[in-house]
Amino acid sequence: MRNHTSGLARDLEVLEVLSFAEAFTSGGLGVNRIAELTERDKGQISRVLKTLSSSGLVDRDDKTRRYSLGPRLYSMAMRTKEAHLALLSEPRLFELVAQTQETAHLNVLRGGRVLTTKTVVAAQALRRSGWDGIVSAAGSTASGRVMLAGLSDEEIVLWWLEHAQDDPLPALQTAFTKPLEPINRKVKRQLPAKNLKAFLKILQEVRDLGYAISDGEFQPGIVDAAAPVRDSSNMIVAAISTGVPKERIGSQFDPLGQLVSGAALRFSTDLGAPIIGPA
Amino acid sequence: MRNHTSGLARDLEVLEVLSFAEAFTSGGLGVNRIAELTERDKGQISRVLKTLSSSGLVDRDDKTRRYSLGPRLYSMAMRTKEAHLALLSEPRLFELVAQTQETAHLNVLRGGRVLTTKTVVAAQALRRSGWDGIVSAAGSTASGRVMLAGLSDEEIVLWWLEHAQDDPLPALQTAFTKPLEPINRKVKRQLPAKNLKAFLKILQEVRDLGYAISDGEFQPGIVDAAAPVRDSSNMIVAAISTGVPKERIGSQFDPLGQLVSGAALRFSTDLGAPIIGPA
DNA sequence: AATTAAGTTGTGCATAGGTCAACTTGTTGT
DNA sequence: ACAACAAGTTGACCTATGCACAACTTAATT
Repeated sequence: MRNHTSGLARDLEVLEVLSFAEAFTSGGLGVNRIAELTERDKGQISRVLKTLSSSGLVDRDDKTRRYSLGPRLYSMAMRTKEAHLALLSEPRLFELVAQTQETAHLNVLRGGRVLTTKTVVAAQALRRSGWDGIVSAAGSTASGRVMLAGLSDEEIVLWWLEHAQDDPLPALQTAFTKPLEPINRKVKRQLPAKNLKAFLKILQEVRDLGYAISDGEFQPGIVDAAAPVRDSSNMIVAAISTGVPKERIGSQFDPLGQLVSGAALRFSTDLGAPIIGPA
Repeated sequence: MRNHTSGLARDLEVLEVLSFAEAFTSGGLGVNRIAELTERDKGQISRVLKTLSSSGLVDRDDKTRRYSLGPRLYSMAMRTKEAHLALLSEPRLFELVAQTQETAHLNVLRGGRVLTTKTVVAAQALRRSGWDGIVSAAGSTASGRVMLAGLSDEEIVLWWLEHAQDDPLPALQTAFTKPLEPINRKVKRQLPAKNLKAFLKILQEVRDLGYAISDGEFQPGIVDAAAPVRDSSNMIVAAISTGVPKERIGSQFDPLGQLVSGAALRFSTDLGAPIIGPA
């Protein structure tokens, strides 16, 4: 059998490139640059961009002739499950922020990665642009572990086989080089666990606790706590997490874990989860 | 010249279909249904969906074999200009909601349409799922008019020629029939204005006022007020709007207009707009 | 104004995708 | 439980589509 949709796959790389570019450049990219990054002919890229922008998925600045991600993307994204959850989570995240005075997140597990869908920053924190839309390796974050802990051991084994070897972050970033390199390297060092057995043991501990703690794993000096969010069918659909500077809580993890668990539990009941507590 | 990217364009229709489906169905669509809606071969659709889901743009439920919009879409969308603006606007929208006790929106103008990027619902209002990501015909909303009023008359003429005949909403929706039909028809009745001259006159009034009012045009019984948001180069990049039930304010539009203008002005200075006021 | 770079359009040729059908897997009803 | 049917995936032939390369057009820089 031949490929049959490699054309589409190639064209979608254009979106990938623009997605990364958005983080490191401003004003978008030109046809030539995109052609370089995707290793394709500039003529063809010109045409591809024309169709993509006529569909609104990319935005063309007629003055500078540069392209960036388009508004249609936004309007589609707001219809995804992720967006729906993010919207509903707002009040509970605000509550949590009020309690901890720290920034709180809603995360979902997608494949081998954790996607942050909603961030509520603490008032005191200098207004930073948030982590929304950022992906991280699942095994090395508290959120990832707490969501995986909700699966049965057999499912975890399947997950491990499929995703443990995933790149922590997509590779394309190297093209945008220096500004990102250090972050990338940092994440790469943090493998979920040496091996499957150790990983299962860690997840069992998480199950017993009801929340997961990550001591400086994701950002150095920051302790993350995460608890699972369940929907009406009692499936884990997301995790609420919050990060606190190490010096503020020392090794007193439990109070933080309880706060996060409480927020996650309230949000779960919002979603209609059975109130029996962790299954 | 031949087409050269009609394949891509056709494949993107799959995303369009899923985007609409998201609003009217739950659990996504199957291969056959998508093939019907796009009038393509089911085999081909099967393959297209495989590539789309391997890129994360669509999500496949392995149990039901149904497809819906995927998480990658969300993570890309959070990097768009629209998302950035939406994030920054939050505090100002909250302020406005506190003042009016009504739901407030941030909207941007994209082509002939207005896209709602951020909604903050009033606490008293029963928690509804918001309008984020919804598009509307630009000429018939207060937000659309206030953003167009920021253009020069020549630019408005160009806009009119290009977009006045746009369908108020994309056509695909007919496939999802009944639940949507009435809304669609309602919007269609509301043409921006009979002709260009009348439209220019309306926009001149908006300029003089500094804000735009829409009396029941968008939703019957709701008065919308909108004011322009400018960025550091003094360009209009968005509009803040709020809708109030007619019976609450009668025809006393001005206080509402002033509140919305105030919020928009504060947000504009957040963005670094010159403080000279409307240009 | 001249030079160079960036973007768009044209065309022959090979390949990716359309068509149609066989096959596989899942669902429903008796 | 099995048959009957529907939904989804894979296969193969053939042509329309997109690629490569180049000519051309438009914008930026000196």
